[in-house]
Amino acid sequence: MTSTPTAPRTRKSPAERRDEIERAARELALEQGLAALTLRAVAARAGVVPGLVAHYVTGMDDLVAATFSAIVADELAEVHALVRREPAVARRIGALVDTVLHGGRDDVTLVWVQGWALGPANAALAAAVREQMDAWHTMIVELISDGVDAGAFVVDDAHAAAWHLLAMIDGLNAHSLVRWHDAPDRRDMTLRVVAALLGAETAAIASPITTEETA
Amino acid sequence: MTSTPTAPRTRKSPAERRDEIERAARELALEQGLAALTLRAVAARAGVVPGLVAHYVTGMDDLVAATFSAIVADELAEVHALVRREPAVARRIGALVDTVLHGGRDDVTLVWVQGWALGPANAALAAAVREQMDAWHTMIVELISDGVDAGAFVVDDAHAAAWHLLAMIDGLNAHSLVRWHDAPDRRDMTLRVVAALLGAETAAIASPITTEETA
DNA sequence: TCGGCTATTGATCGAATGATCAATATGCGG
DNA sequence: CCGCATATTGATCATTCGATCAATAGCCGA
Repeated sequence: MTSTPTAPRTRKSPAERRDEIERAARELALEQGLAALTLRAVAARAGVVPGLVAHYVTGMDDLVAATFSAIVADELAEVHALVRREPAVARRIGALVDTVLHGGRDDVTLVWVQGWALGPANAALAAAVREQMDAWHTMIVELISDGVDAGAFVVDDAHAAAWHLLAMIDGLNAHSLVRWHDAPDRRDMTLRVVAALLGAETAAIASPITTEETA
Repeated sequence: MTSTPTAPRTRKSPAERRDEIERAARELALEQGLAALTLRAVAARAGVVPGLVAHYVTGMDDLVAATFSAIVADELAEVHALVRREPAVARRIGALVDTVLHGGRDDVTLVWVQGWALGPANAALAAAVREQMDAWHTMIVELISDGVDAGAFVVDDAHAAAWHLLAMIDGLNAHSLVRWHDAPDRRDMTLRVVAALLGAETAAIASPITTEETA
């Protein structure tokens, strides 16, 4: 019955400790969802006493909201960078679709879905969700505008089209969270639909590399 | 400090009482979401002591799952009936889109989103979610197949197309839960995209009645 | 009319949550 | 090397949750 060798209390700079706590919260949310962000769970993850977490945070609601923002903002930056690697402006939309379909981002998707679900009970989180949705929307509008400028897309209202595309992405992601990524030809179909949304040819928005065909 | 006039204990048939409890749960879930389905909250709503609810239920997880199923199955039946009122088979898809876009079903949408979000922590709920998604999928497959048979749609894989359409619907709904239904021309755009998905003319899948144009 | 079956109550348990605070000890500045 | 500002601890509170159970009382049948 050796008591858990109490780690000697270490004193760190507030900034550093705050960082550790925020990182612990982020990891925990990615592994188990936003609902797992408990005062005690975060503390344990950070190797610290619950009271200390409370000391560094306005309230758990705020920590949840901040963690949501951090995770989702990271995702957006990552996707943004990935998409920009495609030199042909019009095909960046296709790259976006590919990333979303094969991204293996179920952890982030769970965070999104929980953000929507917990919003009504957490005003700060709700605001964060709207903010991040706006950020995604802004990126997609940019992608679409570039395509229009390049003469590849014909879009009346890029604003509205971007919302529609984002809704499609979110819906597909939410489904892949529940259903085992079944449909083998989601890519082709999605590309065709997106092309229609943007008034473009399917071949114009994506590289012709077809998904691996399972015989 | 008059004690709340304790209502005289009334004894009802198990079936009736069970009904009341299930109805209370359903109402509560529609008003405040699945997360509000507390032993005590449901009991209060049903005008009954918490212990009684526990007596009639295997566990709260099961009640949550059952309530989810009841609400969503009702929604499906309602939408199904609504869609069937459109005599032209091909245009039933358009009717579906209209219902989803103007349905005012945010309460049910919240239940859906919470179903996805709570699934990882509630196996029974997760199973119910998959079951109801399958039910929706089945209905949409039927709609698509009818259109194909009528020669209005050209679809390789109705199965996959149905999943895609459902994902789109869910995404649009989830968004309308968070964002104030802004886009005025969502209908036209959605119809165009769905037409592309089904290999049909936009005019073929929906009655030409355009949504009210806000000058 | 009345007894008994059982629906219903009220009280209570144990676990988990967010939050607060006095006491402690750590590491930096002088 | 030492003293002090404060980061950190440990203990504790008030809530809320799901769940259990003996005791009570309503209603149906005899």
